[in-house]
Amino acid sequence: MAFVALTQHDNEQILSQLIDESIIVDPQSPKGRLLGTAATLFRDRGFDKTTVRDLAKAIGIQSGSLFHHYPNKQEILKQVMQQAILLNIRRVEMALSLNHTIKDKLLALILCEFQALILDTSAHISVLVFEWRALNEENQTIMLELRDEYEQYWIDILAQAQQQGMINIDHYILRRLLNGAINWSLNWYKPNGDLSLKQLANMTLQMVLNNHATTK
Amino acid sequence: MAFVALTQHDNEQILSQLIDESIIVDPQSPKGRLLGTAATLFRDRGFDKTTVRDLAKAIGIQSGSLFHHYPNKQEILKQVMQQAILLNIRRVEMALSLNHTIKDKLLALILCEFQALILDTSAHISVLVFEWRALNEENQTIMLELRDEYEQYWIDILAQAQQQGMINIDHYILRRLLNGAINWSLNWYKPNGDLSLKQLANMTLQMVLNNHATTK
Amino acid sequence: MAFVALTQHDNEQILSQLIDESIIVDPQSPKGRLLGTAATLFRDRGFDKTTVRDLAKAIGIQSGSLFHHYPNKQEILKQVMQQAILLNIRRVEMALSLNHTIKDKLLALILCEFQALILDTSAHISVLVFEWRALNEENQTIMLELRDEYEQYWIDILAQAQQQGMINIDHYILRRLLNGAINWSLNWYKPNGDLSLKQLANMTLQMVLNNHATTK
Amino acid sequence: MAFVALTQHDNEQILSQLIDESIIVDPQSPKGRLLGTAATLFRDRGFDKTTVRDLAKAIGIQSGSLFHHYPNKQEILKQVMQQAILLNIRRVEMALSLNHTIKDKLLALILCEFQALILDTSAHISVLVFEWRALNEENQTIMLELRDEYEQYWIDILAQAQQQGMINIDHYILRRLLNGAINWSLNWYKPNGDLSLKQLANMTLQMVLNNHATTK
DNA sequence: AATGAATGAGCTTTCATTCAT
DNA sequence: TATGAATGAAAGCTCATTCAT
Repeated sequence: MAFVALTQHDNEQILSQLIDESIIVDPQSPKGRLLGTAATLFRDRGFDKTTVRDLAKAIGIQSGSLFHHYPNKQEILKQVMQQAILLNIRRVEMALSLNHTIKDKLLALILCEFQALILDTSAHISVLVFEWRALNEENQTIMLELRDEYEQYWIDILAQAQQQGMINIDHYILRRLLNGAINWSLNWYKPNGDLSLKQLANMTLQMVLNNHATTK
Repeated sequence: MAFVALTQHDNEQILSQLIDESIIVDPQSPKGRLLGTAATLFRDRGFDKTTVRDLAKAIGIQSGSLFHHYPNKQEILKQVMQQAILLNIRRVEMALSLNHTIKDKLLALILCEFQALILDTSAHISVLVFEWRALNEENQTIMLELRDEYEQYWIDILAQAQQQGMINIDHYILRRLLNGAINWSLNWYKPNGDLSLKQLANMTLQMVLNNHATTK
Repeated sequence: MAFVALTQHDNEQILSQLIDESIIVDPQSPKGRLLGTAATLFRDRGFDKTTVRDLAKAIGIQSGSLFHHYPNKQEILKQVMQQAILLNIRRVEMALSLNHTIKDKLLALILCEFQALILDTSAHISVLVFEWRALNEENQTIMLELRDEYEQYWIDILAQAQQQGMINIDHYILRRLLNGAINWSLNWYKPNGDLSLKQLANMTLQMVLNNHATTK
Repeated sequence: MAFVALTQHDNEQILSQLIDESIIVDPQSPKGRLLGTAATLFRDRGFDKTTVRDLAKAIGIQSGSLFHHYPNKQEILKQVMQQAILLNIRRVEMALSLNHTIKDKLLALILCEFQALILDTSAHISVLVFEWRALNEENQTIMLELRDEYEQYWIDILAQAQQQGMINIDHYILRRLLNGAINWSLNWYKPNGDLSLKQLANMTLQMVLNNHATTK
């Protein structure tokens, strides 16, 4: 039984379902477009260096109008991050359900994480990863709870992988190392280059797997 | 033949030699202390959120006086980063010279990189890693040249490791993944916890090694 | 012949008559409620610190809808003040007609002024007294004319009191002093405390009367 | 023994002594001039309607420079008020010490209060009286303590006047009425008109005195 | 009449940098 | 070198008012 990745269609379905449940805002709606634009600017210039005037201009409104949608700049940052996590939690859940061996599930997690960073939620997730310090304490706490929910999926799978002898170092440490390795791709991976995300995910998996155990 | 790590004495010798060669400024000198303080603040609060007044206050001078030492804030950032790279290049050179097998050399590189992030140059290196975007374009170019010099040591060793079958994925990609994995430790590693840097470096090495090859 | 104060019934009659004459708006009508709410907010927070959004919210409409009732915020302020003066002129007229000695008429004026500040028109009158500077010049002129009409009643009575030797200082000055003394009660008088407004009015009268003349 | 008012020379001596004691800032110093200008603007336009740009312009500096002297606009308001109270407490102390009968002491208090409102501290005191609500809660508490200190002088003298039968209404209430009567002079008194402050103070005293008792 | 998104000028405050002393 | 007052552009945010629906 081969590894199954999320299709474009899967992703669209997850998205529209979350919009229906009012868990995330429709990226096509004014608010959604605002968040998307904000995410892009925050990723490209950083949160602090993106002024509300920059953001308003990019959206095509006046700076004062921003504050009809969100009470302050910080709230926009929070929403960008929250949307990113909520969407990716769902994606991970679905990706895990589509695969059945631990190895495939692990690959699914790795690929999902790369995709989140590089594909459509790229901007949002980049902001989550690299603008964490721009969040105020209160929002960090809120966001940490959501991240824990997401991390639990990783920890579960890695724990099982360790039990089966597929990985040979502490799975908590391994998660940290992998998290860094994957996040860092933001700094170098070129989406339109020779290397596909699937290949990259496979290489990453190969890096961590205990070869002896897996070549069986 | 066992793996040899740099001793505290080695590090001191490297430092005083670089000071003698006027390549880096003495951390005990006024300018050096300024850079050290700046590095700490930049790491802890971010470059943008550190005001020159904060910096001046931490040093114990008036904000106007800063500009007798460095023409502007950006230059301070550049110097912090430059010092970090120059020192670490030397450390890597020495660490490599002390070890002779590829595996040990690789471990040396990994350990050096962790140490740079966590130990005495922690602040400087953290700034280099996480405040890259605060550098203006001109300085990014300058700094990239220095980083390339440093990266070359990694590429050389990884290439050999690949030739010897110790690693089984493309060594350029592997370097990216490792770089991310190691840098990310800034976000979670606790220096005074149960896990020593040596252990962490060993685990990281173990993660990437092709087990079959290494269990021989 | 004893002093006669306005009864609750008198006040209601005056009010309904003024509404009939279309001189003031019914406090129960939408416009009247708007003015009452505005008066309260302006008194409690000040005109400048009361936003049209605050006002709209307190009324239960959207901020944009306010401008269907009044063309701008300034006009609302003007109306609040105007209503206050118009109503109180009528009250003073009636209170004076109910009393026949100069001393009683003076007491009636004092009591009316305290009541205006403390009882049902409290908010409107407070605004008139303490938000005067928020009125634009044009409206100040209009309002001054109305105030002069009101002041004339005071001046007439005080002039007669002076002629009769009941007061022994210039009656123009005395009006100023009394006006200040009474208005200031807004800053300290507690309606539900031990001191009734009638008592306070009597004490105020006692303060200004030439005792020799009145103890006869 | 006749009533003695503070001379110009007395006032200057009090001022320079307070400056020496670092209790108030020299009105000639940059900070003092800033406060004086602020007081004037706050009085004339109100605190909220005076922008920091207005203030800076009136002083002849850039708006940003204001914040070298005081951390925010609110602090400027607080200082204006504090200076006013501290100076006037001293003046009252001296004026009381120069007079010996209760009647003269009472006249001294009245005159001092008028002078504070009308003469050199006019702007500061006006702000204290009419911009009270612009103070934040914390500063109101601080200022209330100082005002209580000042009020105590009034209460002491009025209590004695009541004991001696010079006034015939409760002295706490009388203080409130007088405070209002005097403060209100800000709204009408013209310093260069026919009426001198001494005359006004005397008239005010006459208004409150029990004539029978005092004509003896 | 009512809505509520949008406007845009204006607000207080921040901050790297300058410069006379 | 060091000081610290001053600069002035730019930041985040507010708010009375407008207007298409």
